[in-house]
Amino acid sequence: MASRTKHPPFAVTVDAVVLTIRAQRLHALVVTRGGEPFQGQLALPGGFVHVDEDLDTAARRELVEETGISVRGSHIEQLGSYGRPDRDPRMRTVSVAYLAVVPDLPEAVGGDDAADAHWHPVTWLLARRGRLAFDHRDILRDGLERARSKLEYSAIGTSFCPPTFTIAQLRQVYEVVWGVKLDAGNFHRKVTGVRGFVEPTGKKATPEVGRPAELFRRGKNNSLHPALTRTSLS
Amino acid sequence: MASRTKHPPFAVTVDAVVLTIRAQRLHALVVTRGGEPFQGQLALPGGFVHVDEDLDTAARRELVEETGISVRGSHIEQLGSYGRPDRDPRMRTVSVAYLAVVPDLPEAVGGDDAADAHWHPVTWLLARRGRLAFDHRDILRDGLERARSKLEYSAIGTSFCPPTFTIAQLRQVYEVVWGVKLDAGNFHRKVTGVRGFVEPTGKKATPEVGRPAELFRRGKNNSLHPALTRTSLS
DNA sequence: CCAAAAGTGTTCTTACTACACCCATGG
DNA sequence: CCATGGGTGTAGTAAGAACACTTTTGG
Repeated sequence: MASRTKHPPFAVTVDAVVLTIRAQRLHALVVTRGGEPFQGQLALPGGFVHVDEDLDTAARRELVEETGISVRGSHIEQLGSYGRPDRDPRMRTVSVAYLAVVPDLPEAVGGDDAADAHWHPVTWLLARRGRLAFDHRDILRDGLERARSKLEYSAIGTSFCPPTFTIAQLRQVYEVVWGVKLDAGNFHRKVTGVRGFVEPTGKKATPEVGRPAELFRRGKNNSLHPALTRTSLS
Repeated sequence: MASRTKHPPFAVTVDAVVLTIRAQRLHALVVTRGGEPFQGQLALPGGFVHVDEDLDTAARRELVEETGISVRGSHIEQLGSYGRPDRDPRMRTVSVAYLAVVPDLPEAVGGDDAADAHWHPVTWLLARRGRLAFDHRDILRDGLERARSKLEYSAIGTSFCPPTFTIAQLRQVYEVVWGVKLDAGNFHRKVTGVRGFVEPTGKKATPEVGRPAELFRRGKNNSLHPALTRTSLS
């Protein structure tokens, strides 16, 4: 890092792509903007980083403040930074984007000063330009792609599930996020065969219909070997 | 992104992990810092982003200015952002880090105002704390890990090679970066079998000794299916 | 009994491993 | 001829795909 050049001042923000599965569809969390610019439009939850605050901390704080969602125990990771000079009409801004994955929460959305936060299907949010403020459509697209690819080789899929879950629930995560149908038998064998991916709890789910499924919790391993492949399983 | 909070001013920099292979070892590009802080210490090449400049553009510009290296045609991608509040003693700074991979250049290092830029073995640079300024050791570590994992499923390995190369050269990239020995025969079959990874040129290399190898150039595909796996090959 | 979903068995096929072996060149 | 690395053949094995089949519940 050179120190010879004078440095222009930037604003630094964090924005989060928060994904969950509701009603068999992948949803993302968005807020309605209260002020200019892009007033009234949808945007990813986020805000300015404080002076003495770490980037990760800022992402978690903004999420709680704007949407009431705490990602304690859930998955959160940095997605990338977005700094096109014209991305914010007010000033030069760089946004550090995060990806978070949470279970389907019982509508616990709407935090302290969250005017309103809503879940919307990702496909709908991405459908046309201008639906999201700033470059948030690009960020959402990248977050979706990150989640899709990380399903292959990491245990991120379990973050969509409650603390204990059935293999069928986990399979549905893969089916919804990848948009494919998977063979139930092969999927069961696969995920229970990868060491440290899921651990049996000994308990059983009590379904409306059909044989009760065994309940699992997420395992210690976050990386899957061998990976599940998006192209192969069905 | 909320606009209700006042935003503190940040400095935004770009820093680059530039990797190449020299003398059978993985090397990274570093500069010696001319000014405070960390004067005289080694650092990754980088500098402040200009007011009207895209982040990617800034990374490329700083690389040319500080080291004389142009990544035209080479691989460059964003690695992540580093913004610990105490990472720069002068002011609050966020650095957007990039990973670049270049062929072994004929010592073309040392640009306009590059006091001096040097290649050093990555293992040596990472060996102990304090060898690199700021949090550049963390960034270098992350860049190395990114390169290692991307060898598996992307064609990034060809970026270490000149425009045309033999399969043995490409194999050496994998061996050096992963720190393993690979079976020459299986590797050859594998990489020539993945569609769009490498394309034959019809020409032959003229080695000191042994049978001349066919020369290839990189193919169109940047993603490898099926992937090479770090654990399997050998 | 039937319906429905969970989970297992079985066969086919693909792709990686190990390693033997032949090929093309220089000396 | 030999040495050296380039490249292919081949047999064994691991793992995914497809799909039949059994298990366990509720009604």
